[in-house]
Amino acid sequence: MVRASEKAPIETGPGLADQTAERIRQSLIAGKLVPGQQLSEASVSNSLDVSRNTLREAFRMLTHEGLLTQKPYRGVFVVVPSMASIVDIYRVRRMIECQAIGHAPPKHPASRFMRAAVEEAQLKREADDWPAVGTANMDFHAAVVALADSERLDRLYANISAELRLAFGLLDDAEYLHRPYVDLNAQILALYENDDPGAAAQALEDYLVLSERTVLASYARNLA
Amino acid sequence: MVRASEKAPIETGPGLADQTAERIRQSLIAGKLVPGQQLSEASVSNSLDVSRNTLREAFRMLTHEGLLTQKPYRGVFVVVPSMASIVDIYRVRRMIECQAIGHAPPKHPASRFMRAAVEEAQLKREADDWPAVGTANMDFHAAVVALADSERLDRLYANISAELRLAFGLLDDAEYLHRPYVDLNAQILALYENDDPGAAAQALEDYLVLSERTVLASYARNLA
DNA sequence: GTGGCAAGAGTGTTGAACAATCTTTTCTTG
DNA sequence: CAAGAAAAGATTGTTCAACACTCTTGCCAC
Repeated sequence: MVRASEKAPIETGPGLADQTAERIRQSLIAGKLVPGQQLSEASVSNSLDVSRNTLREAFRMLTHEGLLTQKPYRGVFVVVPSMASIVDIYRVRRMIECQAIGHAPPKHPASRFMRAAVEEAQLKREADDWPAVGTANMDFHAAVVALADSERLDRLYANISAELRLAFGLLDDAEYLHRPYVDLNAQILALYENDDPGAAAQALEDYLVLSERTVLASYARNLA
Repeated sequence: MVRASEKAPIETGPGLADQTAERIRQSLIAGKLVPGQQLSEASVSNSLDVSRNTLREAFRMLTHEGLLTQKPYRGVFVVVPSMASIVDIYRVRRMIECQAIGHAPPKHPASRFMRAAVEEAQLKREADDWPAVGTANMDFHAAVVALADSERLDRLYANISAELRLAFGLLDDAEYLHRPYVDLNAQILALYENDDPGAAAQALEDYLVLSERTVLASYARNLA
């Protein structure tokens, strides 16, 4: 399997602090850590078997990525995605993704990752594995961003998508959230491969507007 | 004086690690630390009078911002801006700034910061204080990004502009680098205030293309 | 001259200790 | 009994010293 996210690793140091950050990151997007939950330095350093200093370095990284917040002398907490942040994230996505695909040259190397992500999503859809479908969908969009050939945009998008996964974790009914977008992604890819980047950009914009509306509605409903 | 950058602080914790990071950041953009230079933990922690652990947290933050690089078991070094990174940065700037001003509603609050930055630049120009002119010019563009009303884009831009200042620090002849853009910024602001965001976006695009070419040429020349 | 080996220097990580701050409990006082 | 102040407890912030691990340097044998 080829994952588009391989093209944009967040930070790949072999150090223990980096590994620790990665483990916490995975726990976050897997939903094992609930938004709003406090992460006490003592207990986490115990359970992950690293020293407090190392753990604090990991916390610092994740805070910088927007996954944790740090209240002075109070502790670190898992970020609670707000409606404002969701709106902000989608604004950034529309700006970056649409420009990326709209200005991309034909047959860009990253399109290979787009295709791989679409096929992966279709595969997982048949297996009814909706979290995996969500992952594949996000890989697709990471590949779209990669069309811009910008290391910095790739990094930004990696952060944003991790934050968005946090929000998705709050919502149940993963099928409802991810199923419609498998085919939409396939259509967008087809438009791009047909050398019509303008139409692809427009379709992507519609996609994102729709997705934002769905997520916001689901968010408002789940808060009740 | 009103600085646009006040709207997008990078990270403002009252902790000692944050302060330390800020001090190093200032030294970096002031050119006191040369790109490529190694920052030994022992000597820096001594000269800044903080412990190694605290310093390492600061290093971690700055590494994440792209100002330092960390080679395992070798140490941390001031990033050396490459041509590739300059090209990347300008690509991101064109994408974000032009969209921000092109889609901004009239009389956006951030335009106040744009005007303040332009006036500041004109003032410093008469005083022949070219580094200050450069700062004001960057504040102008930070204000342009603020037109998009996106906290995340503001943060990204803060990082990018710090990195760009690193590159500027490598180049001499600050007047040549900054003088032409004072009036160009004023023109762009005028176009926006005249309710012609499309023309403003186009002018900004031309500006950025010109600026990129100048910086790259100066960079290539200074490398000889 | 080349290969490997030992010493040195620097980072990576740990644990304990203490200071600073917030929270909770308890005690005083009206 | 209620309200506020003082004290105790818990958690984070910071420092220090020590050691493990890795890279570099220079020496020595061959």
